[in-house]
Amino acid sequence: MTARKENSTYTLNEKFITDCDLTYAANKIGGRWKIVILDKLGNRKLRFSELKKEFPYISERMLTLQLRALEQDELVKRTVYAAVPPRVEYELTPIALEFLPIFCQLSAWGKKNKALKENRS
Amino acid sequence: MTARKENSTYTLNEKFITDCDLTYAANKIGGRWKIVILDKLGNRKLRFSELKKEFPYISERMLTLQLRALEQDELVKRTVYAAVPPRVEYELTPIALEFLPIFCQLSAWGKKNKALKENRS
DNA sequence: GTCATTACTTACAAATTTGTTTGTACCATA
DNA sequence: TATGGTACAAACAAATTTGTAAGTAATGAC
Repeated sequence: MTARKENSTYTLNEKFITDCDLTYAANKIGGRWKIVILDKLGNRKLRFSELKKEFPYISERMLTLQLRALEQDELVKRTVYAAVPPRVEYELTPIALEFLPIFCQLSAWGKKNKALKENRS
Repeated sequence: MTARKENSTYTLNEKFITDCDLTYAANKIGGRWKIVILDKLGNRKLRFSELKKEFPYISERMLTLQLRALEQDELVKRTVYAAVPPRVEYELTPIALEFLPIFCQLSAWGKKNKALKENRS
């Protein structure tokens, strides 16, 4: 996400991992914010400031970085309206939409297993 | 995974994020290695050294750390056999098994979208 | 007694990710 | 003319993740 790397074990491992379809996909939604951003954007367009409001403590920098990365990966589409106060809207691309059912299942898993843990404590 | 944190924005964000079922689940399989380890373990028990062989450049330290974390989260079960050269086997727990169909879908997404990208370049 | 094997652990270092702060460009309105 | 809102960018700093190198314990083979 930042930029320069080399030919270290770190990079070799990264290559190995993104060769695999499973981890290739996992990497697209990895990191702290991407998956929640995609989820929020699930059914509607949102402006930068609207997205920011969804996450109380996210820094603008983080939000920008994540959105840029998602745009790069063609998971979100960014539309700029040349309006008086700037207005930018973000929405999911078709390939990102295909993630939504997977998110549902993940979410269901999370719900179920969080409940399990709580019942034991 | 290391240990000490505080009450920083970093931590607040983390709490916010693990409150959500979706990201709670995502965090269980986050990081570079967890998802591949779970996938490898999908249908069979594997010893430490067998797992290591699956990932050419993983360090023993990383493998241990990931396995410990997965054990902590009750996604893998660790069995030690008191044998002459130590023998330890890892296998998925029932709740981890429920991840496997999700992995399939992620993998399918990855395959499809990797192909899409390649056809354009 | 020395070596090899397995599954680690420890101390250390490098790389990456995440967050903080400050600042910018653009008009419109008071 | 000063101020305010939006969507960022840049420089810097903190936190976490990942990797390197070396060592440990038990035991049987040589």
